[in-house]
Amino acid sequence: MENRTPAPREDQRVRLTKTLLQNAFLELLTEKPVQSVTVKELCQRAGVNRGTFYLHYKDVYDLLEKMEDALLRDLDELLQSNPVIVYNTPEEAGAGFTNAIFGFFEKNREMCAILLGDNGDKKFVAGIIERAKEKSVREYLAFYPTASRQDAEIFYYFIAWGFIGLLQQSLQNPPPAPFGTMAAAAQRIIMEAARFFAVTD
Amino acid sequence: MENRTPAPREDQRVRLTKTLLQNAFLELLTEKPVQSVTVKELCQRAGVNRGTFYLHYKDVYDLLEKMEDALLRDLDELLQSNPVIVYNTPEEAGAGFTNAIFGFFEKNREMCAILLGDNGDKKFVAGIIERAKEKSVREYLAFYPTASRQDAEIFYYFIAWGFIGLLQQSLQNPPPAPFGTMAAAAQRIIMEAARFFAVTD
DNA sequence: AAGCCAAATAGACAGATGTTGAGTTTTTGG
DNA sequence: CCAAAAACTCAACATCTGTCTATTTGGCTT
Repeated sequence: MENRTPAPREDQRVRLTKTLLQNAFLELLTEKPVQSVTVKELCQRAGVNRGTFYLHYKDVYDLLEKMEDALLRDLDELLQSNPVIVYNTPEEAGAGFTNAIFGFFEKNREMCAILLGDNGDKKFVAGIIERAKEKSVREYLAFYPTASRQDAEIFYYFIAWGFIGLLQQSLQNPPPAPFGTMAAAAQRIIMEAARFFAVTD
Repeated sequence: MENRTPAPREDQRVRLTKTLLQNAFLELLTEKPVQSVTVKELCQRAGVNRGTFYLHYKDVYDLLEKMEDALLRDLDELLQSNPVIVYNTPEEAGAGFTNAIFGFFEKNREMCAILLGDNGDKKFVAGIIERAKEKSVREYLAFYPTASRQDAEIFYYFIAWGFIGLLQQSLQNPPPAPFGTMAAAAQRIIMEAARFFAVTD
């Protein structure tokens, strides 16, 4: 996906070290919140020297951030290949997108459940929302040309946060309803809200 | 609100120490994320012995949690004295509630901006949402008796997160729109969505 | 006003952090 | 295939943490 000629490709040792650390980190995060994960135990579990950790990451939060960034990059691709159009008639509509997005989170469930859970990282949530913003607002304005940009943004934030909220709930144990039900509900709420938010303007 | 007879009232020194620490903490939180606030600098800034800190709090996160709890208790009172009814006709409606809630966050702006910001605490958000849940769902079901409880919950989560999202945006610098505008928008979205979410069931 | 007792201080401790420098192993490229 | 570069290990270090003890201060009670 990147430029492959000048991509020196990371040293094989580096890749191994990083994945060892990331796997150990994931394990630990399922057991305790980030703030009580210690570099020492992380390295012990990964079988990596403590000094090596600091060769790649500033601290535990830096590691977390780098893992989030990787996820967000994947999400970017998903956003580029799918129209975000959820503002549409129920039949066609953004059902495709909604499903794609729910699918993405289901595929990366382990990490996403952690990042979106109670001990999760709001910066990750904010990252998701900001990434989808421009495209969504533009599509909304195209669909409802009389709406103002400010209104479109306000509406977007409301919907985006609501969407994330449902996602988060559906990653919990136990979820209030199966994945599909939640996605469908989200889809419906968004479309109804969009229509009337724009119309009553 | 509690039993007032056996409330021994905290020692004056304790109260002083705690407010000193909390104020210093707030200062620090405007400068850096929680995870890089050190107990040492916190105590230096507060002019309190480091040992004294540990007399009252387990660590920095414990202090944060206690401050959140205080806020959530205030919020509880607000919830009890206002009907959450946002599912209603535009005129009467929960405009009162919406304004009350936006007002609450504006009054505690400093702390809330931190807790809801990017370096904020998702547990705080979850706390808010869980506290308002039962009452909201019950009111929703009363208003739309044909809806199922599951639907009501799904709808609630979507709306609650959307609401919080808007709140958070309006606490940012600069907010996308003035407080009043956001509150009104939230109000409108919720009512339209509620009506059609329930009806098309 | 005196005395009691809880709270604050000061200092010491082991353990974790983050940094550094010296030495060893592995990968890469000429 | 060998040498240079880069990654890893190991050990040492100053700093912060969280806990403890002995001591002083200051606020409640009677």
